[in-house]
Amino acid sequence: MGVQRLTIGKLSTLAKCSVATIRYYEEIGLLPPASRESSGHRRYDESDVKRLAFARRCRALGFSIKEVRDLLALAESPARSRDEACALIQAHLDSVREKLDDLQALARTLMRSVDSYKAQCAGGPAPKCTILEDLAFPPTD
Amino acid sequence: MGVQRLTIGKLSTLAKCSVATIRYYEEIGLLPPASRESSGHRRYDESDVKRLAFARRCRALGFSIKEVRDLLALAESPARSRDEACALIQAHLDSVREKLDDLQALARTLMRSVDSYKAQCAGGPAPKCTILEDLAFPPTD
DNA sequence: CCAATACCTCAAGTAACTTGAGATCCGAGA
DNA sequence: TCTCGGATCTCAAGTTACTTGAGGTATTGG
Repeated sequence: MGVQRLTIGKLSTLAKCSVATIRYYEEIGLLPPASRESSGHRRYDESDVKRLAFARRCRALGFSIKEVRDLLALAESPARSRDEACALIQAHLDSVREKLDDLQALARTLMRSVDSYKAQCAGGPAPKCTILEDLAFPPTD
Repeated sequence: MGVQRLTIGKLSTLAKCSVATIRYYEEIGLLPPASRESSGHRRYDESDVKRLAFARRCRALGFSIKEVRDLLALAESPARSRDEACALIQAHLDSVREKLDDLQALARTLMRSVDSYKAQCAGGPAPKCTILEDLAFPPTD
């Protein structure tokens, strides 16, 4: 049931990743060297799809290549040193939470400024735009 | 009461931005050319702190330099074309919300995998680590 | 069989900075 | 006043994570 002999193009569409990026990831060792057809064309399988999809998802969420490397190693290591593994994931989780909080704060600030624009539209002239001040030093709420 | 004659070092600490980055932002026109002392040293004031703090905050949250440029222009433009301004901010807000949702999903996934590690620790041997599968193709909940 | 794709390698370009070299300037202490 | 350590200057090159392009081979549908 495993799809065998995927071309790089198929892998590309399955993992939502450009062909160039796949080759790049192989070059830097994030993906293992692909096996080749006699022609020299790369060949992939299901496990490559998973590994690559995982890497792309992490990257899209702001993890560095090095962090992805660590997470991949962790995910594929035999289950020894669980505490260490747990700690690593927990650290990533913390950094995710931080970003999340900051983004939420920005969302609030942006919504406030949109509301303020609309209020100005409705109310009349309204002289000054304070979005820069608001965003640079957001009122801590 | 405005602090005048800030050195680049002072600005750097006030806006939490490296000195090199300040000079870089001037070079690419994200900050206006600083006025200079006779010695050639740059001089700044309060408004520069605001502008830079704003830019850094946006960058930290994943906005591109071009987007920051747009936001800055928007913030500093006279209040005409409010609808357009509103739309621009709203678009940014949407992209922020998207990232936020994705990060939240990742946080959930990571927490689940941490829990699963802990359960394995407590319960006994437990053969396989499924974090890679989980993260690559998260169960949509 | 042949043209349109898909694939190959290698080199160079991009974004957003950071780091380093080598020189000048400024301020506090002797 | 002299001095010396730190702050500043410019310019060049390095870094990360890719993307784009040139020039050439392989595969495949009509």
